[in-house]
Amino acid sequence: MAGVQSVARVVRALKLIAAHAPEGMRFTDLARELDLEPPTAHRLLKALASEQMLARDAHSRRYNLGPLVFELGLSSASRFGPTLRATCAPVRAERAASTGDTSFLFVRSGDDTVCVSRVEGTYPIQTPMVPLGSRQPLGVNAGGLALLSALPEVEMNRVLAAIAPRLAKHGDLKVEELRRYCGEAQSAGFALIANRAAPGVSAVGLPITGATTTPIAAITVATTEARMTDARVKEILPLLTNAADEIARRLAQ
Amino acid sequence: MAGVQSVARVVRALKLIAAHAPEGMRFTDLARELDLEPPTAHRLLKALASEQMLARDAHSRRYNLGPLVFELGLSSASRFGPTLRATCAPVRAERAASTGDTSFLFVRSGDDTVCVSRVEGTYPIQTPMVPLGSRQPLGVNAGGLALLSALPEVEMNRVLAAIAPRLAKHGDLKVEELRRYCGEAQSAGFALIANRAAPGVSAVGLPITGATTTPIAAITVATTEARMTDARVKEILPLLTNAADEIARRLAQ
DNA sequence: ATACTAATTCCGTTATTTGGAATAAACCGA
DNA sequence: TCGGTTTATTCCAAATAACGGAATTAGTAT
Repeated sequence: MAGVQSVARVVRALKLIAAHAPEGMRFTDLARELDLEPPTAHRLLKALASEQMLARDAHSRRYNLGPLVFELGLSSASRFGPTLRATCAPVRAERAASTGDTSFLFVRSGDDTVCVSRVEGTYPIQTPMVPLGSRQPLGVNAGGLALLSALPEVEMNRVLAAIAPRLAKHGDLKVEELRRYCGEAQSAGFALIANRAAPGVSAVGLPITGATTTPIAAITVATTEARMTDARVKEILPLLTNAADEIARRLAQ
Repeated sequence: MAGVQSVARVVRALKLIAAHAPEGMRFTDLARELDLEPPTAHRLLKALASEQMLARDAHSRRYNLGPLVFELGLSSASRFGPTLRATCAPVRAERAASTGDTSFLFVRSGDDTVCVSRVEGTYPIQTPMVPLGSRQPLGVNAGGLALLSALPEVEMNRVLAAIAPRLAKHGDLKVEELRRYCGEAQSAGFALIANRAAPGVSAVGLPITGATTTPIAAITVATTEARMTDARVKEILPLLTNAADEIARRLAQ
């Protein structure tokens, strides 16, 4: 083959750095993880940084994804964002129609979740607490909990610390309580939480991951706490798994 | 220098393809525009596609940005999305406080605009027509018009055709009328439109572009139609320009 | 069917990248 | 503030990954 080496390395570097966002990565660790000699890694990273594909913090000297990645992402979002929503919609619509549950799609934005799509159930109990575009700290809704628990340990802790002051406004959730929920979500493989900000509402959430190990979105189904029995969770989970797999599949090719 | 050539070429290719999203680019045009010999361009693009940085349409054989760009974009959005909002906020808050006007920040999603931020004015006339996260076809609000008129000609026409059927629901705007507004926006350098979906509301919008030529967002200030005099437009424009420049500056470094 | 353009592969040559070693800069504990 | 240590950066001869002219194949329009 040909033309390939550099491209493969660029992509590996970007994925690796993305997986460590936003605290970033030090040069030496990057070189080691990429399995490149320091000079080689250095030239590569410098070139990427000079093209704004990476940004290097002036003080910590850590590498992070750069503004160009963000811009290119917005360009491709015109294409994939609607796909993301469209792919989930049928699964979620079916659930909404058959059970009246409401389904949400979240993406992460800093230390928050943003609701990018909502499929309303017909059932009278709705959760107007999570309107489109609304932001909540990661962890207070099932989508945020799914995202949070799928993050690397250090990043999870950083987020927990960062959102701590805001948790009081969201059902007075305590950091330690949230950390415990994260642990439960990690071992269960899905996030289940009784929304403290919206009493009486409970939701199941699943993270959606693409080629990078970083979760990119989360899909959830919410219903009243009373109806969220173990049996119902077992009903909902396959649907979420399907949707998540379908998205991963579509993104992968 | 060293390690640079491939990286520079990768970045040029990605920017070029982003600028032609979503209709994509043919191989030969890409090779020509990148000023690369066909075999060289071919290997580069094939490598990028195999890494999911590009996607090639099976039928048209055109290259577009791939799913990995979208994913990496979402990772960096955690970082830059809040920056985008935060950077605009002061300018917009000032405007809201001093005049009561409401200010919006939009990004593009397919053929729609999505409102990602809103700074409410104190003035009683608000426009609840554009809630956070809401989607409207490109062109029906000032932000969408700014984005639409900043797109390449062919893409603008494609969007106009795509959204035509939906325009009836948005104040019965006609495609030809919208096309004319686009022309006016292009020659004026900013978008000014009396929102047809929200009668009595008028807004000024400016596209925000980064390193790529593709507009990535749009910032607007809305007020009542009666108050949107030429004098007021001249007052608002510098604020928008400032905000747009500030964002471009922050993204550029 | 035919001619044309676009896309892809081949392979000897060469320019780009490589990496060991040296250097410089930051960091840290006293 | 200062040595000692880790981390980051630069140099340059050697190696090899990428290059591109030419040939080939696929696709498309006439």
